[in-house]
Amino acid sequence: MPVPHSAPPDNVTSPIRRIAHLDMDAFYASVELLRYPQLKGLPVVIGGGRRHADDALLVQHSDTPLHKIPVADFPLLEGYTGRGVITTATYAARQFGVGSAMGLMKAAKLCPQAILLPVDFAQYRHYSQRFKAIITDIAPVMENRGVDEVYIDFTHVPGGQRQGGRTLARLIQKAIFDDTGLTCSVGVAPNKLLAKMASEFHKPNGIAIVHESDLEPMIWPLACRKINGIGPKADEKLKLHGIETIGQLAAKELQWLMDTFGPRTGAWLFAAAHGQDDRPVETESEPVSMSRETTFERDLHAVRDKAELGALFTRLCEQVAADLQRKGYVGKTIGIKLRYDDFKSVTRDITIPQHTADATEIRRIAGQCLKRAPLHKRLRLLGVRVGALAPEDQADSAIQKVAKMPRTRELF
DNA sequence: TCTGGGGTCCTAGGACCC
DNA sequence: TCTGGGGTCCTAGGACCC
Repeated sequence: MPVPHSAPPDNVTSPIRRIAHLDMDAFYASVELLRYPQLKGLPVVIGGGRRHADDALLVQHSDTPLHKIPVADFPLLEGYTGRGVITTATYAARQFGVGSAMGLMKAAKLCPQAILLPVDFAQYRHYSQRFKAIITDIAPVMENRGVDEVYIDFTHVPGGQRQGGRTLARLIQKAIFDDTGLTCSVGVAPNKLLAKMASEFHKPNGIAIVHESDLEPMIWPLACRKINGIGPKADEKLKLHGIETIGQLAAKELQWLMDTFGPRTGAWLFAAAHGQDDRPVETESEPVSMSRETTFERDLHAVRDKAELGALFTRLCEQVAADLQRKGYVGKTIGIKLRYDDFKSVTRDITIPQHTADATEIRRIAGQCLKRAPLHKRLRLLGVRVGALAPEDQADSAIQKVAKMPRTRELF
């Protein structure tokens, strides 16, 4: 007997889900080039510079019309002595083997003539807001994925279905370029997972369209690592089982994946390998935690550097408190993070009965956390975190909480 | 010459409750 | 005394992402 099912009536053409992933091309470097066009084509490194390199730049930022600074006046990595890492490197710098997440000291060895710029988040945020505003003017359903990436739901946007989304992607690219001078790459696919992979296909300033039928020829040959969510650890484990490509992953049985990687991860891996992902594009999200952390210029000892450490600790608490207050949140889980000289980290946290955004209270609880952490090794990093956030005006006071609590829970 | 800072989500054990 | 089966919350660590 045929099983009745509810397919949409033929006269209604339900639009095909079209999700775009838009990725700004070399965002930080491109923004810096807007300000320093004379750096075009040169090896430039942007990173957490400190000490003399920053001092030199500070003068330039404040006193001189920036575009008039001769290239020779930019600080070079040569002789760099700080602890920062590279956030972005231009293509010219990458040719020397320099890349993001690399320590600046190492980069200075590889390419001492590279120009060092400090990260300027205020500037990146400004351009970030600008390109996102341009997108939402055209396609309102947009999800933030950090400063330089977004997902956009094309499905119900007028023209969003044309050429699989290419027409709209082009329109958005042009609008962003006309306004900011920045380029981006876009992937359009039936879901976020595939769109994210597609946006990498034709970088920079490219567009890639992926349809369901493209899974086998376009996605399966890719390395598993290209799946957003498979990092170095998972990749290593997959390789251990001889799985290098997404196609090889797709050839595995669901049950085997669940037995090998756990039920949740296994099921997710299976779906991902088959190009399946039904996560919606989320336009709103509430923060879960806010934190501040700092790596010291030299490792500090809990006893010998007590005063310095104490002052830093208080400052971090004040910064987190200020962040919370500025954004209108309160939290009730206060935590600390320590990183030792051997790079091992520990965390400690305490949940308090009432939400807070008060620096003194955060400092008091964080101090209790610190007492529970091992302090015999030297420290390289200290962090303070406030989690279990609630909007300031919705936070339960202790009294409201009692009132809302059911008097008895009669389950039997 | 080691390796930033700001996040999210998941897991796993234990406490505690019904 | 031992034996259950949920459920939620808390804590610690870790993977991963931008």
